[in-house]
Amino acid sequence: MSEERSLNFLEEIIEGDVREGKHDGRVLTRFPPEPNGFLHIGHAKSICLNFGIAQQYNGKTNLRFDDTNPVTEDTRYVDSIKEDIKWLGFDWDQELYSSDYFDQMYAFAMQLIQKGKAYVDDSTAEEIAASKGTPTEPGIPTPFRSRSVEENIRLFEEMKAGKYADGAKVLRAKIDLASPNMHMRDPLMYRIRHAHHHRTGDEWCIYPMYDFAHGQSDSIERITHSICTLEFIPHRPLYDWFIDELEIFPSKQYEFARLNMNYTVMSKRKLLQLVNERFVTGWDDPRMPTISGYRRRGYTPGSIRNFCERIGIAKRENIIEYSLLEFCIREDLNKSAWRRMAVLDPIKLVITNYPAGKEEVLVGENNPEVEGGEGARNIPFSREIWIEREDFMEEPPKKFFRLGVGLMVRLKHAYIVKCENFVKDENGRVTEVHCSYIPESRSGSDTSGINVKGTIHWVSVLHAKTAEIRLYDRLFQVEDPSSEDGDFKEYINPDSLTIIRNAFIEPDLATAIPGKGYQFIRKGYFTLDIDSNENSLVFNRTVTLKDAWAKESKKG
RNA sequence: UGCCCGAUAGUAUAAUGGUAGUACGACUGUUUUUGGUGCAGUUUGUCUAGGUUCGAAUCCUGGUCGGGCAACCA
Repeated sequence: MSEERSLNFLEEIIEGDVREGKHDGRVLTRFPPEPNGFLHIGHAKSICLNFGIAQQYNGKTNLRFDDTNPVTEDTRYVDSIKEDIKWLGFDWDQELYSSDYFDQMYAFAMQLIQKGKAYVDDSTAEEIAASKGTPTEPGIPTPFRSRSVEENIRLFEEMKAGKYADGAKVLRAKIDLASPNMHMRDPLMYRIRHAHHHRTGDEWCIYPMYDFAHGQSDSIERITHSICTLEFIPHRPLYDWFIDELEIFPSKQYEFARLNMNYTVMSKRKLLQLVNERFVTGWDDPRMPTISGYRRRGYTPGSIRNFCERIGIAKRENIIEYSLLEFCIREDLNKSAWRRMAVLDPIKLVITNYPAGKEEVLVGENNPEVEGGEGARNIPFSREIWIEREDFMEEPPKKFFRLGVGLMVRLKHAYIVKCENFVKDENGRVTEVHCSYIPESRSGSDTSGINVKGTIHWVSVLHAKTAEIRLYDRLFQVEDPSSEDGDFKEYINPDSLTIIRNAFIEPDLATAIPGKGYQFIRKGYFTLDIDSNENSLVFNRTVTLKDAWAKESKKG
């Protein structure tokens, strides 16, 4: 373990705290999602950070659902969040809910009222907003700011008891209406919401706001390092204020820059729109930047953890290039995916000198990246095979190492063939390619002495199975849809999904294993989709292979 | 025009007053029964103007640029 890895700024802080014996060297972080949507790759960054950094310093991490807004939250989301975290490979110490602390928070609020540090305000939302002033002008007190402690206690009790309608009253902290930090201008602590909560049911009709719930939950759990994203920086003085006034365990908040990635959007609000307005089939659509979307698409947990490791942690705003994520999944799948052959856009190749009716069984290793190949599978071969249409050209350009009249290629795991001729239909479309094969060139026992530049994949016509193949491309046409003019949805890529109904696959793929990655040789990495059943197979393309020829041929 | 945060190759991220490095991308070459992989190499950078110092990406001051903050959301 001589590997020298430089520390990010949070690791430096925590390492410093541990070294100085702060909290007796104890490290406890938390991952605090609101259960109002599915987790996305940005959450994965936070998960890897919170769980990873705790592991590094022999600490633990709580999973805490920040469920203080009953109208947006649902147990359905709770379940998906837990599944996603487990799938990523992390275990939480305790599964907790902010709503578990509603009694305690209520008591905290009462404490502040008794100290004269909180008051019930009957103003409307608009009145409160107006009275807060602007960043350059101080706010002015509402008439309710000077209520007595006794009256505040009575009113807050009545709020809890359900005596008032939604919006009739709020509880506010009494801090500083002239603060240059807008968050300190008497922020709301509680609002009235006669709504059913997914855990507490109808027990409560007042709910704490984020600012009054989060830090208090951290403190109750004795969280040592409460890590959140940059936009909460202005909240930190308030976070500290509540803890100071309540004289409770001093959790500390630290902030890092959230993940942004090009050609996608990363806000739950926008992702929810894509789902609700049917631009995608659901939260787990393989085009979505959600963890469940990547899982369905064929990404592995390791590739996502590795990605999160590589992007680093800092406070600078960033937009990560999608190509880095692609690199991470290719790196992983190259080592683990089993090789198979599938023809997506078929054209028939007839081997004119191969006896009709003859069949051979060829052998192909599963994984050339591993010694021994992780075993092998049988591949039937016969006189007629499917090849990729793009692997034949009537008038091949220079450096085209595939088929054209007079050109030779190797059929992967099989023989070298030479193109003799081709057949066109009345529309001029090529329908068949005719080749002769070289019997002594069989893979593994090639005595022909011929070297060819190209090797192509194929599937025996007689033995081919069919499958639906879904090809995914980036969801948006522009790098940063949110920063463009107009609605971000105007920039959705109309070709983000291409469905191939009847691709030909080699017979072994009929028993493809769900969750396993396969490399369709020369075409990319694929995985079985959950839409598959006994009668029909559906594969998702996880990512293409790098394609040097595509670049070369573009040059003209 | 208030307060806060930030600024290092195309994109990220190191260098903690002492040689500006790494990864991805791009581009070359090489290997290859995948135009994949592997291997070797090339390319491009400290926002700006001052100051402190023997020495500044790093510390200080001013500016510029980017982002956040005035939800009964989190």
